[in-house]
Amino acid sequence: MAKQKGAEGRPPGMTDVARVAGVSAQTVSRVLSGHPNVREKTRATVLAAVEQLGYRRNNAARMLSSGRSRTIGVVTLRTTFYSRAAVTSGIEHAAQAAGYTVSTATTASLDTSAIEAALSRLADQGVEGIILSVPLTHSSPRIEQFTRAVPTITIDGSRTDATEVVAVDQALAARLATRHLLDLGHETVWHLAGPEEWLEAAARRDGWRATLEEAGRPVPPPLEGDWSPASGYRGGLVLARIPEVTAVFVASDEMAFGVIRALHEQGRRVPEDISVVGVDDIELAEYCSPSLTTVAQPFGQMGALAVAHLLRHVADPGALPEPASVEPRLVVRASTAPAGAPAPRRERP
Amino acid sequence: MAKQKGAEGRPPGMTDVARVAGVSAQTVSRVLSGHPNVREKTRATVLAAVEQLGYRRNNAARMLSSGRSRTIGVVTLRTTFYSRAAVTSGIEHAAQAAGYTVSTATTASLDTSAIEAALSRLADQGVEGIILSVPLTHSSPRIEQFTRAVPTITIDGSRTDATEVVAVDQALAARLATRHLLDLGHETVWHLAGPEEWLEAAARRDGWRATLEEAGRPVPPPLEGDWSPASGYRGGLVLARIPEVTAVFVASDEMAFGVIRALHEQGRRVPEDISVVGVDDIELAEYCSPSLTTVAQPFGQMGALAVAHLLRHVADPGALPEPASVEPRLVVRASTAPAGAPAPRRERP
DNA sequence: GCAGAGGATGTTATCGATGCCAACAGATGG
DNA sequence: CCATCTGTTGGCATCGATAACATCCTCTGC
Repeated sequence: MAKQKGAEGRPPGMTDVARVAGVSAQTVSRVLSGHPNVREKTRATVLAAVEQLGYRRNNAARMLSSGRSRTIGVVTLRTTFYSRAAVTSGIEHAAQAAGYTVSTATTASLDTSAIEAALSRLADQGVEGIILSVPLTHSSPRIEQFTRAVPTITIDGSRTDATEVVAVDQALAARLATRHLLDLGHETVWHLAGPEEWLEAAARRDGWRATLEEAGRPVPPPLEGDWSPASGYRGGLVLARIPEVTAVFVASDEMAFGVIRALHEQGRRVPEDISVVGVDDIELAEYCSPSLTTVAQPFGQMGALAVAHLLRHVADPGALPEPASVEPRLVVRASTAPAGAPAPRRERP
Repeated sequence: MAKQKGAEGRPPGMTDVARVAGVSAQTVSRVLSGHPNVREKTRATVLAAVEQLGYRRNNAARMLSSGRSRTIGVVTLRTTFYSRAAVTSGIEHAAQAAGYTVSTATTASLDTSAIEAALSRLADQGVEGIILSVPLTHSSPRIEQFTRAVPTITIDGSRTDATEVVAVDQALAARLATRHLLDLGHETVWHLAGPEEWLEAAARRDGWRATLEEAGRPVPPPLEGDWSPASGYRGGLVLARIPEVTAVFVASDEMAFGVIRALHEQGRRVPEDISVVGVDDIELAEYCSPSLTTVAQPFGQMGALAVAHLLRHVADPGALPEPASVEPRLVVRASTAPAGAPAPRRERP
């Protein structure tokens, strides 16, 4: 047993409350669970006793006895990306509102084994549902085993047999960005993509390519970054050296900052010489020079939606997984301009 | 009882493993807890049975029985600031490495009552320790009650009787920034502070003021923002209108981006006309134009340190709280320049 | 060869709350 | 006035694992 029985410091239990209130422990349980069949007066007495003793129900015991943990687990990659923070915030908010606790398991890499380990940790916690907020290109038997045992929602757009998906329509995001640039009169649009193993990166690249093809434009070879500003910078240096580049669709705002920086350094002006569009609409997008045209993603909403779907699925495991998606939105700022626009003099001569 | 007893779908229990292995449940427990006094052969038999049945220990039961949850709780503000993400990452990493699970309780505001609610949720979870990663200017009896009951580490630099503190030396951060600007020959340094209720904001302001006073320089009235780039922008508009401003110390990189943006728009060049220093060293600091001189904060290290201290405190509740602090580091980039430097022509005339 | 130390294992009581069922009270109705 | 029903409440077993204690067994050392 955990604590010495006689010790006075031991926190009060339900029986203690029952004794003080002059009822049985069972009745205390009923009051605390909001069971309807309890006389009003009894309820008041019990609540008074609870208050007096500063009693709190022991979660471990409830969980053991009832089999419910009221906890959902979240698997994320251990990064400081804006998107991760925003999605997580949304999840936490929605979960708390629904009376659920959030337990986090982060992984340092996207290795199948790392994800398995994270899932394993959550399974040990007895979570009722899992939100898998990492790209999952290669599933594995062990992963499937977990997702079959515990209701799971995937956020990145990947999917498994036993998994429901909530995702932003990334192809649409790419389409909006590319379309915008073409509409400005650019002959074609170059692309700095995210890492291949991220499904959202792949979806954006596909959307970009499809838009160009539909418009009958040449499709330049896409570059690839790793989401970091540094990789954007490297990509920017490459792009700066290609004279015919006049428009770039960058797969994330953070990389876009790096691209713009590199272009600046190489003497290519944004947006006069080259237009740049990002994705995410991070808070800083509006406050850099030039402010960044980008495709806003409803991260918070996505987190909330994931939780809503997950809890519905938890409540009714038989329900058919029904994919949901939320729409991105183009935010036009100052990093894009019509093709071949006369270069305005911005600084003092 | 939670699950129907006879059902075959019920996950295997320790007794099931014991039966298969031909030992008692207690022995299984000992094997799984790494108890030394178990014959090697028995251990192997048990592990084989565990493997065969796909057995996992029930955390709720362990917790109830042993009184330990191996979970720590983190209270944070629900924001998407870089600092929050970075600290949280550090905490999660360290906690996982130590075999602990992290349970998150976020609050939307800094109200005492909101924080109390968050703590209450964590207490219900039975966490063994709490990391309070929100500024806590006004404590409250209820808060003190929680922090007395559960080992708690505060990260923001605030402190309570029963609370240990891990913090970056913010006064030093401010000193480094201010000193740097003075060393560049600036007559004095203006300051855009963070919200007053954040202790780190207050510490930075104090450090800035002290440095100026020690140097015998005039202390301009500090402006105040809310950490957002937008508030930085507003502050920047004000500063741009004051001719004698040549150096500004901004309390966060995110605000600094806004400040620089505003100065640009008003035709004040950075760093030729005005030097700007931020705090945090967010990833983007290096990739904007001009790249931002800033004071780097070891966020990840801080999270890890907090966990280390917390676990030490959990292991030995009698140990005296011993404040720890980690040092910030100045990172000089391109947003600062000597005072009165001849303005170089950067753009084509 | 035997006593004693100590390692290996089993037994039992519990941790704190909940589910099911029985008991009991007051209300309704014939 | 008794039978039935609905609303309240208590009793008991139980969830799955661990702590403490009790055993049993196996080596030493004399």
